[in-house]
Amino acid sequence: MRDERSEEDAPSNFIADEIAADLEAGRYTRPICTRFPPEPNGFMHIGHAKAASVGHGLAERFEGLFNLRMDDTNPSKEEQRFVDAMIHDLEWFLGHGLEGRVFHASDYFPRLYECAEKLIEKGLAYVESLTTEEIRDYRGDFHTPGRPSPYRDRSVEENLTLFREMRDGKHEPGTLVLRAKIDPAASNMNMRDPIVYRVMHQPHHRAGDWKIYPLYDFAHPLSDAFEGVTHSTCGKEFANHRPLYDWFLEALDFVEPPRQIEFAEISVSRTILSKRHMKVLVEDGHVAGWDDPRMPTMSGMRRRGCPASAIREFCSALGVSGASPGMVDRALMDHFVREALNKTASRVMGVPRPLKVVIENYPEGQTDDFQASNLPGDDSRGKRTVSFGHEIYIDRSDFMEEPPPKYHRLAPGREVRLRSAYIIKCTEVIKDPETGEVTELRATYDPDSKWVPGGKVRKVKGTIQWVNAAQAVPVQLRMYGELFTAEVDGYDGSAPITDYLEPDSLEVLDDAVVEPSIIGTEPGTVVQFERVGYFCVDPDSTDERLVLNRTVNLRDNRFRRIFK
RNA sequence: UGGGGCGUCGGCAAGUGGUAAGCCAUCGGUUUUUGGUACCGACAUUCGCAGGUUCGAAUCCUGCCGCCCCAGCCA
Repeated sequence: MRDERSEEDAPSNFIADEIAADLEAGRYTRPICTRFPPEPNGFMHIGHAKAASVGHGLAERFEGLFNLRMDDTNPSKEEQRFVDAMIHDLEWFLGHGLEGRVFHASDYFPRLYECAEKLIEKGLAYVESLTTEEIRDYRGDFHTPGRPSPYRDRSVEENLTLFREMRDGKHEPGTLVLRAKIDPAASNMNMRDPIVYRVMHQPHHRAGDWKIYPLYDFAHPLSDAFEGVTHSTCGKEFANHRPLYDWFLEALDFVEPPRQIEFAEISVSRTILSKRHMKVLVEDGHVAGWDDPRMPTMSGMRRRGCPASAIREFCSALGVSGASPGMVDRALMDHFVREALNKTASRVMGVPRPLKVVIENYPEGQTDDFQASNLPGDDSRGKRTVSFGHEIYIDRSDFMEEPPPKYHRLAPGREVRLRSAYIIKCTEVIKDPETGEVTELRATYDPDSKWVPGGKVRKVKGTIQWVNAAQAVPVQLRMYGELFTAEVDGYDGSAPITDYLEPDSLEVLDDAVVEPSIIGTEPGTVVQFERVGYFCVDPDSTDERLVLNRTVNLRDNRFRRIFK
């Protein structure tokens, strides 16, 4: 249902226009089919999500098919665990299963091999005996046209024999390679007789013991064609590869060949989207793992409590454009996270940095129960009981000994409302005689200020949250911040990564307390600490020690503005 | 200085000859037991720059300028 609505609301984009035109022209007699083709060499992250969102959105819009295809043609970089994680994370992101539409380029190795032989038979490919250095030299550069290889005109028979020997492991890696015979002097470097197959004596995590492996430029268009893909979307960096993509499809006589259409990839400020650099963060121990809540991976964001729907909304809000890669502000992502969580997260009172308050005129041992709504405005979420007592905790930030103007929380002699309960007035400040630090407050409560829903009660300017000291549940709060300093947008690898890491990106609060209703909350659940932010119960939590990850703070611009 | 691609508000991004949508951010205000939410309002006389065509251009033409990608047996 939700999908239907977003489909109708989906803004048009230039790729959709292209597809519509192809449909109009009757270019394809098969259904529209798009795909998301990650290489399983790391974990799925925001960049992947955008790419998947584009392909998936298009398929949905045209009532077509959407494939996940592992682009696993280089066994030296890929692992099964990445494959498994990628499938799991994509399904989580999409919010539904892939229903059997999971493919692997490696499953096509036999067909791909057949195609290579066919290319040789047509005189469109040859076995190269030059070394890597020699190939590079013959290829020329931007200003120098390449020269044809001396092995370019081998006979079909010789090429076939050599290629089969490569397949059979009779040649060492680096000695022989299969090349497409296109144009050694082409202005597009990709067309200067690109390499199609390389010798690699390395087993494949899925396909077994191959001795040769195809390269992306060859495997990709053919895999698309094998699967019936009609529109193959990819990043702009592949625009130079499109002529090659089309060349292979034509050389091998595919009818109704798929089309490659490029769009702008995005990056997000103050984070990192390159798997290579993320790997450094993980391996050098700067983060706890690929699922560290600071990581922009699906698993990291999930652990931090970002709902998949928020990431989906974020991706679709980015739109699809042909403009050059842009930098998206983290604030946009945070907006969608808040928007989603605001409607779903139960409100709970939690105190990150407790300060004890003794209510002098409230008898010790006595309690007062209040019914507090779990989600104001949504009665279906029910109510919970919070009980007031002689000693409570408030957050240190909700008290100021010398309050600046417009500060309307607690201060000596001032009043605040304890949410859902009474109004209290601060009567005394107790400090550590040596450090001068405020250690405790004394206060009185106003018995007539009891909160009753819908009732007419006295108003004070500030309302703060609190926890009854007798029932306070100790928890650990992990406050995750940005991974990178504000000065950099992403990381280009030109300097040590530590130069850009935000040193205070993780703050652990061990003394935080929460009201008892938190007990029994499932890991993954996100709650809102009123006036603070959203917190997600970490999978590492135990009943003895609840661990909560901060998902995102509440919007607090007005407060920041007033107090600089 | 070869080839390919791109330039619309601080950030995304609509618009494709008829007189600059929307979202985020920002700034005001209303409501409110969260300085939250919700709601209201402000926010590009101008579309990289300069010419030209036209009654009329961000949209067409010409010339500049700027940014990105390509010389892996990576994807």
